Amino acid sequence: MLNKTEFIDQLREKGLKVTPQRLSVIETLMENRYDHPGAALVYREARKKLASISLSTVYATLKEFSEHGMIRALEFDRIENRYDLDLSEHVNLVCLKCGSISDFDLPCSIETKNIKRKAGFVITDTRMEYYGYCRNCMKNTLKE
Amino acid sequence: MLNKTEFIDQLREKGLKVTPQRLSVIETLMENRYDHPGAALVYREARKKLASISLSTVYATLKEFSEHGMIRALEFDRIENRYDLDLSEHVNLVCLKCGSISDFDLPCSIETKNIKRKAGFVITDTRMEYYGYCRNCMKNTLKE
DNA sequence: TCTCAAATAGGAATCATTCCGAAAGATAAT
DNA sequence: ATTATCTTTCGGAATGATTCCTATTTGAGA
Repeated sequence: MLNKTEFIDQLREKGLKVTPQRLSVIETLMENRYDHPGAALVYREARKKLASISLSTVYATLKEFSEHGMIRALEFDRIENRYDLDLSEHVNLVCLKCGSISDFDLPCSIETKNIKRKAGFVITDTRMEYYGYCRNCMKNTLKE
Repeated sequence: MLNKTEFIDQLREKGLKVTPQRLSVIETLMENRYDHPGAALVYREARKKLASISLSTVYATLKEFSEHGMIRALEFDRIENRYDLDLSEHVNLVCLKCGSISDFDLPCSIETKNIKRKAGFVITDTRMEYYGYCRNCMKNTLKE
């Protein structure tokens, strides 16, 4: 997971300009790194740092970052994208009640080479999500 | 994977009415069972069987079926949903070039119980997708 | 400092999907 | 078979996250 300095270095390496807008988005992402924030939250928080930033810029920035592999976009159906700073192969546990998303490292890393050999499919990216109910929501459900 | 008769039985069991519209969608799904069709294709094909069927009905029907666990909705970002008749736990191989989706059975079924124990997360549904390039597109890319 | 490609702002456009209300139809009971 | 009831369907309008468009601004190298 990149820290702020590494983020900036990556921008320079990739020939992307370091702008106040991008810095405010980076800072917002860092501050919410475990919450998998969406574009609306990033916009709201980034405006506290740079009031003039526009929503389109936030979208463009998040898209730029994920297309350059600096963050990972978690895409859902009719629900806003969420962004994950953890680029390692892991499962995202999506709570159907409260919408929280947490990471879980799979102990058995799936042998992706088998898929190349058996199905002739060359993998460039993976996405694993388990849907259900998080610890908190399970606790609260029992109380009701 | 349900066949047509089982589909109809499931409708009756769940108290859903058996209508010509639903039958035309079921038949279309069966005929395209390995192609993971989207709503637009289902609409186009179902109209060949029942010219009067509306797009909203196709959407409602696909939603109904997936909410009742008869089919599985594969949801993407800004791209139409695709529907999978195979309800077993498997990986969907999504080709980034031609858009095809094929199924792959994971030999090592991930021990989901560990996730309950370690993270307190109760799983109700899983989603695994690997993105990349299918055999055909790899072949064609090499020729170019 | 100058230059110019890249980035930004703001608003319009996109488009798969959902929502709505009225009309039609499936099913069970009579 | 007829009726009653509740679901389903239709068609079009609405939704909403995201993208597109274009004029303007700006970062960063020369």
